[in-house]
Amino acid sequence: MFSMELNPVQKEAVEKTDGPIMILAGAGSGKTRTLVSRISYLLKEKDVPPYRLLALTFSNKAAREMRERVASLVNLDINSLAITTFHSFCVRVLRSEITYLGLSKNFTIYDEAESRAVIKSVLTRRGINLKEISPYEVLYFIENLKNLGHYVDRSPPYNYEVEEDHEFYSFYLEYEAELFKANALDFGGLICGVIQLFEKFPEVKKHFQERYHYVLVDEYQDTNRAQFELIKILAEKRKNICVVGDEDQSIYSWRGADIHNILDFEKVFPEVQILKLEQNYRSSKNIIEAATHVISQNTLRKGKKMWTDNPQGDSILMVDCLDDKKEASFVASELLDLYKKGTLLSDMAVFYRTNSQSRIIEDHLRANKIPYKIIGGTKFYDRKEVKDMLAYMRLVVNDKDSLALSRIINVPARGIGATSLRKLEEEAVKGSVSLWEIICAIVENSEKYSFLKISAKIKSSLREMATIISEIKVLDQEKESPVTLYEKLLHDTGYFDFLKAQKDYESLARIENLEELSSAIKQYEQSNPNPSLLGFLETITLDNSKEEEKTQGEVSLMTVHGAKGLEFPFVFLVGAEENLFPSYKSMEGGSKALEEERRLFYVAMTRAMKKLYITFARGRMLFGQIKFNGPSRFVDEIPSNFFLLHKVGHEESAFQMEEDDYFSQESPYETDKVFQLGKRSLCKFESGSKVRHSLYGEGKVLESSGTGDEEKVLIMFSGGVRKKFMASMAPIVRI
DNA sequence: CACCGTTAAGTTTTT
DNA sequence: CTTAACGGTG
Repeated sequence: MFSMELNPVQKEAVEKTDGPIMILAGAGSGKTRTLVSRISYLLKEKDVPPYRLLALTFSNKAAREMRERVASLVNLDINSLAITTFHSFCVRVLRSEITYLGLSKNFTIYDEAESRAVIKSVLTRRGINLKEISPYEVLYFIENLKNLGHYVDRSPPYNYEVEEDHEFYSFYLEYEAELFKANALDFGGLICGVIQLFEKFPEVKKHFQERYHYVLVDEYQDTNRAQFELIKILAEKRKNICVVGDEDQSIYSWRGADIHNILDFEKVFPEVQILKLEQNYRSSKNIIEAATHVISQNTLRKGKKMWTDNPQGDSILMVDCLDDKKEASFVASELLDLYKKGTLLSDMAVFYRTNSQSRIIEDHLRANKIPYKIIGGTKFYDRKEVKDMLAYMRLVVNDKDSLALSRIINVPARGIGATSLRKLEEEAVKGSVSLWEIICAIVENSEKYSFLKISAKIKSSLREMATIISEIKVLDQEKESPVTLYEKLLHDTGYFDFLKAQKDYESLARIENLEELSSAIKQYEQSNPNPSLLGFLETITLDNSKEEEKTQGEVSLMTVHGAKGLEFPFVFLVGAEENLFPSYKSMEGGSKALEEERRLFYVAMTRAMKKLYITFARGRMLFGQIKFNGPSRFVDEIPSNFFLLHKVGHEESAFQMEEDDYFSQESPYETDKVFQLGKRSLCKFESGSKVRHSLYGEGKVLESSGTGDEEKVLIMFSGGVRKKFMASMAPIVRI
């Protein structure tokens, strides 16, 4: 029954169950179907008990989808199946075993913002100005270590270099000590923690190695070194490891994903069988062939040759727009047109490189009354008021979490300002106890701490707060429902009244958000057999995706990153311009970064099933000024026989258009800026154009902004020298 | 200690 | 154009 819907290679991928196997699955090649079939094959045909299987994915979305599809194929309780994300798997391991590492089972998980806050406090404590050393850089350094699988005192040999004499390494050590004291782990620490557990305690390792007979990894191209180490250990004994990935879709290297995990898989598992799924079932020939041309410019590849039996299909429509507004209005009117011809709105999607591009598109969709939804970009749990309440909850669950406590110690205002907090923190450090413990000590025995010179008013504030938290801690231990605990916290701490007292519009919105948080907790309670505050907090840190509303009939808007794994009959890829896509940052990063941008472009193209639109704007409002970047280089990499060029907002080609003609047309815009623009001449040095400077010699324009006398250009000269000039003043000429 | 004005900088973001 | 973060003032 499995072979019926599978092609020969897919069938092989399903039935070669034993020994290491790497499946290189191109976009739209039926990857998920193959994986799901493989799992049900193992369960049904090979009689593998469900608990012997471990399938690891990256996103909760992918895990959910796979679980549902397996469940529909196999008549089994899916809860006994470990189809889960790397991080959730590690949390599960650690919740039962972490005492080996000296933490307790109620450990907190810090997200990136919290990690950054810890780093800031480490730096500040050392008297380092945050301008001298950016916390972001330190965070990046630490994350990198963790992406490699490093942990403090890991004993060699490990296959990476650690600069222990690096200035930042001492920050890392201190950061780790802080987290340890707070009984907390960050995202990377979850993975590294399990590696550490396995390496230091062979009996634990043995237990898990014997538990899982078959290990599967989805989206393998996005694994980092640490995750690879982890699966290597898990599969060491039986070597029944199956990884599925596509090196051409590796788009998270900036986050530690290591393409060498794919390129070097055979070195670690020499007996590996490599299968390539090259037939695409998703897109038209035109789209596949055009995308193939683009991706073939990359050098870091295993090399797959995608092909399809699908019809040739429509040409790609390349849309050359005068500016970003024209681009947005084109997209809106085309969507409307397609809709009128009977296309479902849910079959259409708009992709952009950066989130900031969504706004102008949204404006035009709203103006045309086109329903849309934005995928990703969830910032709900980033809101101040939500984070405050979460901090209260974290404190209840884990009172060692001094970061959470210091966040809310004066919210709402209790008269405990920075000075008092610093005193408390210093005292906590001195006695090497947590902030919470020192506060409890002061409340219980204030005479002993009279030398701290804490006013009676502050002491009574502390007492009041400590009492409330303690009460709720007891209720939590008595397994009171999370939503009850939340409501009690919200009101007893005075947070609700504090917001209520402010009558401004913003506070009203905040109260609404807190109500939404309450319903999120209720939702969690309903979908969990044993709900707890700890469980809720874990769920939202590891899975911040909002509940998918099942509303049909909306156009989807998302970043290209967000589009991975999805497909749509009609796709609009907007903003295909130099400096935007590829992003200006990637152009500094050399060919590696550029190749990743190309993969990203490739991912975007291969989402489209029937028709792909690629649009670019000649002028675009960026950072408050109009920039003129040329079309993306990736556009040039698509051979012209695959697309039709369509121009919007300017009748003739802007490439050769006379400057006067350019603005003599009836301008549909009312804004002053464009009017002013029209009075001056167009920029003379588009990005990409070659110039000669009387001093520096030949160079290439990287960036051009402003027009006429205001035109500024950034030029890269040979030898990598970059200079910025006023175009009208600098001795430069076009060549 | 809270508020306001100035300044600087500005990707992508599965967990 | 935005937003976040800092420094100064009341």
